[in-house]
Amino acid sequence: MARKSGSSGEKTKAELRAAATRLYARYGCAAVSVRQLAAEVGVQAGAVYLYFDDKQALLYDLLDTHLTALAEAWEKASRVPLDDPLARLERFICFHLRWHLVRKDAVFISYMELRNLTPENFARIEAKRHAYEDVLDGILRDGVARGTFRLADTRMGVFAILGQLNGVNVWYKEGGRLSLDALCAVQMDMVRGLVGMNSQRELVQAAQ
Amino acid sequence: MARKSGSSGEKTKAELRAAATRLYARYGCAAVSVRQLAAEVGVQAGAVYLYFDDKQALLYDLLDTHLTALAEAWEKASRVPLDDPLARLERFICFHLRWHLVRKDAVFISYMELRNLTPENFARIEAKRHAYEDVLDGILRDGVARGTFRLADTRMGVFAILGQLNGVNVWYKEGGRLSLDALCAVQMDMVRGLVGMNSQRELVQAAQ
DNA sequence: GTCTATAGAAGGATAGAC
DNA sequence: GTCTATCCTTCTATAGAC
Repeated sequence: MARKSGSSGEKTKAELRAAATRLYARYGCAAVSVRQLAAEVGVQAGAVYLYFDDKQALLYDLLDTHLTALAEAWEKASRVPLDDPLARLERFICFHLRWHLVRKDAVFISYMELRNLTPENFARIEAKRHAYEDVLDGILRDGVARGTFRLADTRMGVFAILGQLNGVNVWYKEGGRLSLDALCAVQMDMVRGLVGMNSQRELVQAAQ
Repeated sequence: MARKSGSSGEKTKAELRAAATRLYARYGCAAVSVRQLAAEVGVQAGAVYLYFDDKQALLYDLLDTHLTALAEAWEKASRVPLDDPLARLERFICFHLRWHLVRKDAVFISYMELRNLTPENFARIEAKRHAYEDVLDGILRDGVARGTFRLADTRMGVFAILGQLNGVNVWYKEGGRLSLDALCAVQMDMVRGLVGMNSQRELVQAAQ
């Protein structure tokens, strides 16, 4: 465990990350100046360059940190082996919703600022995203192979489900009438239908 | 019918719209300078201000034009009355996919650049978008009321379906292995399940 | 580690000639 | 309707003091 000096280097860096995430999500990377970012944290513009080589490096850092944390979190959440495809799917859906809903800004950036990455950085980020998509693809393929799911195309299923789930980030307000548990249940209901197995389900009644 | 002078005013304005749509989608509104935009069309920066008061007005024009055209196109596509909820849903899905897939740039902008609108302009655009969402909401409500669809919450259903469909814009390549007809069929299959009525369907086999 | 100061480039928008 | 020229602001990034 590294000793920390009296100075606040790491703290400032973390604050810069947090502020950048917030500001980039709100105004877009290109619209936020280094001055503005620094001011948000209470330092001067020049200080930013102590921690990040340039704006590009900062952006890449944000996205990479985000996707790395996602992979680690899923690793942890999926440690217990499950056999039933539906149970595996449900675990994924609930994990995805809960993890992404408390990181709205980072999620937004990780989709919207892709175009501002250099080609090399873009490729690295896309590889990590694909790895995550492959998790769901694996679950769907397994379910189809075992006859649990009915899907014409699992890759399209992956995009359909992720599109559905990511849409939640736009409208869901934490602390509103709809609890996280109820949200997950309703979303899972729809996904269950989407993968072709809603015939005998009990319909979850949503608040509202 | 207005006579046109020898000059190319309207043509330039249209070209500016098209170029802005392309560039904004590619780099983001904030990252594209007026000079860059003008150069794309082959005029000087100052000329842009003949057609648009400022960058904000141009952005609003793009989004407003887009959503107005969407409303008109749906108006036209839905002129023939349909009774069956599933038929109405299918018409909407196919319309939505086909209309949006050939306007990827405009669609992207109309979501991503919302944050760069003034509050007044944002409210106007959101109202138009809500009106379109309400079309689907109406179809779902009707289907649920008549017992055709099973959905815990139609509003969540709207977002789920639109999330699913909009995701297609990211990966679908026109002219690829998957025809538009096949795409619509597979997407409709999944939506049919999502709204709780996939029990007796025939599974559409996707190319690939 | 943070500051002030600044270099050098680029931005939005306007004025006036043609 | 378009151009050139320009005002003024803001930007990224760096240099050097503390």
